[in-house]
Amino acid sequence: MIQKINRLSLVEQVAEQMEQLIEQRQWKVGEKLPPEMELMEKFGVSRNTLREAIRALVHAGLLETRQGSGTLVRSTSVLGAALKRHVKKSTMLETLEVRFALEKQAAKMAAEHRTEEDLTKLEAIVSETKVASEKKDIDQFITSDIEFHKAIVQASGNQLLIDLYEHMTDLLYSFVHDFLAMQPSFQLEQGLHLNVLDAIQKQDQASAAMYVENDMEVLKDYISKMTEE
Amino acid sequence: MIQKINRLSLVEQVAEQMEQLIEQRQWKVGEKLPPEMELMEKFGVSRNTLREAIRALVHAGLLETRQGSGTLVRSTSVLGAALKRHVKKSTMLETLEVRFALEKQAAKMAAEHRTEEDLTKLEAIVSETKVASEKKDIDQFITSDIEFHKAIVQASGNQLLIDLYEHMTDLLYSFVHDFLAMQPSFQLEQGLHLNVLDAIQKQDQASAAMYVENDMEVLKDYISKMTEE
DNA sequence: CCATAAAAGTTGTAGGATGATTGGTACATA
DNA sequence: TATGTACCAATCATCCTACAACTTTTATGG
Repeated sequence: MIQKINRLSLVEQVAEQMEQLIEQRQWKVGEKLPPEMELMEKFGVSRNTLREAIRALVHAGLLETRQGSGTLVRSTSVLGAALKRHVKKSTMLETLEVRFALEKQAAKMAAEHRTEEDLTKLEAIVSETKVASEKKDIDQFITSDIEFHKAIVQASGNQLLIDLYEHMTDLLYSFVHDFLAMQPSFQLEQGLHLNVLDAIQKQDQASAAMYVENDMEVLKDYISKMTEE
Repeated sequence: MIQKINRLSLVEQVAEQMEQLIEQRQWKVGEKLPPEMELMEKFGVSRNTLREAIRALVHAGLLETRQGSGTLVRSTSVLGAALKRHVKKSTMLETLEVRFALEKQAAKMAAEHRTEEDLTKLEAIVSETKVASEKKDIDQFITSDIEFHKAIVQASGNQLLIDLYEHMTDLLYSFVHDFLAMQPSFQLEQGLHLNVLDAIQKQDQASAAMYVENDMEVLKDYISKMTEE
């Protein structure tokens, strides 16, 4: 078997290392990187080489440079940035449809594969949501709600699915926030949570998928009502 | 109205122009770009600036540089390249699961929204597949089969869904090719096609989704059999 | 204390020099 | 002819220095 020779350029080597530092959270989002001079010495490359690596990550959406100020971490994922640019051209509805397709599949798989750990986490989030609901703490309620959906997807065990879903959710965050804040009552949402959790506990794939689908219909109606006005 | 000054860096301006040239196919995939010297003059920037722009697109997967030879266009889509790197870390099964989640949603939406044009196209592909099957032209059969699946997704009308699906399909191309080539008989596949097409014609969303799901099960079984060996 | 100016720190852009790799050409040899 | 070698030209890779532009911090004068 002939293997292709892998001769990585210095720029690519530096970029790769920086990507890892970001992914491993050693360079945290929002944090400033050391100045170019320092990085040059640390990586042992010239300014040009270093700058080309930085520029590559800037273009990919991981970093952001500010002339005169510095370079900071903007995102931890290339896929997220690529999706973001793509999603900008799409409508909210299109994005939601894809997100729900992913969540529905995830719910089915979660019902099949969920571990005790997954269940514990889901239950914790549900009770958290309940508390927030009783306290009328809207922000906390919304945060918990989003966490619940993410937890379902995480229970699917499919990492690609998880990544895509989380990135799309992040992109839709402000929209979902507004939607939930506008809900007249929290009861509906809580009902959904209990139903889905129940189906996942019982490993009932069909029901899990169905409840998620019902949720989608509610959102779709909301959107069409909103666009009519 | 005061407008925020858009001070895009030279590098970003050059990168953006090059992306457009690629997207508009003025620079075609596989083609070599003019050498750096020439591009410097055309864009009116220094070598460093030009190289940073090129490097950004190289990292994004759109270009490829070969020392001593030149720079050539490698892909037309950022999303495709980002997915590709991500998918490398995922298993085939994970990728297929996501792809099917998208296709299932697409089938439902296609059943709802399909136009006469969509139906005509689907029918044409089905008969194309039939001819290939009778002629025992495996390559043509596989091509048609993939076209059929893509056409279903296209009939959904959701551009984000279409893009994601097509990129994932491209990534899985060799796998799908091998799978189909290994199928003992073509009848099964053709049955699926007719069933799905029928459901979409009748605008029966549930059936359309169901038939797609059946297809997924067949593939899953094949994979688990393959991984056991 | 505050406003302003100066200074220092940092990224942006330019231009030049050298090294490394590739592709092609000419030529000698068997 | 076929093959291998040496050489040359084109091209990208890397490094270096210098200066411009912008931001942040510090110093200064009232």
